[in-house]
Amino acid sequence: MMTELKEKLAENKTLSRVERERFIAMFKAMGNPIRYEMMEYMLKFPGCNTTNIVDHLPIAQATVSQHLKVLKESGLVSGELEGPATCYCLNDENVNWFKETVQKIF
Amino acid sequence: MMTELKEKLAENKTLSRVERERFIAMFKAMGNPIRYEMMEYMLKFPGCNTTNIVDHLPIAQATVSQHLKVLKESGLVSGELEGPATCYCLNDENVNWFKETVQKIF
DNA sequence: CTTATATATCGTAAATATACGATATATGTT
DNA sequence: AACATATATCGTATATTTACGATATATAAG
Repeated sequence: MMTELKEKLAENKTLSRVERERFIAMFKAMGNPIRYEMMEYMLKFPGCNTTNIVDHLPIAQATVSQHLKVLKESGLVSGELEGPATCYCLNDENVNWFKETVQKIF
Repeated sequence: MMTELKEKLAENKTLSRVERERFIAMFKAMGNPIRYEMMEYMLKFPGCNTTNIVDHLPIAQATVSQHLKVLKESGLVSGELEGPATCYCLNDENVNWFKETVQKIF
């Protein structure tokens, strides 16, 4: 019974309104060269902080922070406080959901 | 020898500058609700024309045409002349490249 | 060759995104 | 408590995107 349901869900190509919005927000978040670069950087250096990212990019700290907010809001990235700094990582669960959904939808 | 090379390429997580730009352009193209809807529509109705898409969406023909241009330029969509109309389809080759690249990169 | 149909492009207004400096907030240190 | 460090937010200028009506282009039909 449980397995059947799982299979049904796996085959279902439609997303709920909320899922769809999140899916589109993820595309939008990655559709910017700076944010794409940030994603790559976090993939390479999981747990890096804002300063690391700022040092790696040619843009101001305020702008980095703004882009991080977009990535966080899309769900692709998680930030957790570590003393006065914030450590950033890809949100594996959500990145995997994105990957699975890309395979499922198209 | 050939197999080895293929495996090496399959494992390689880096993209050329051009591939990377195309990858980002595809994210950007799909990161808009109207264009995402268009992609879904073309998936459901391959070979549909601009009029079909215009009738399906709440926006003007000129705007649809503009969005189609973005999708075409990203490579996700192909349009081919059929009389006075243009038939649109997902570009399977490029969509598959996108799907593979998503799996490879993240 | 005129007309009808389908699509693309142009010019432009309005909305949104991007980027920055200045400043606020929040944590750890002395 | 005062200070230093790390990050977020605010206000704002500029760039880009989105959307539209008007118009151009291109094909098929009469």
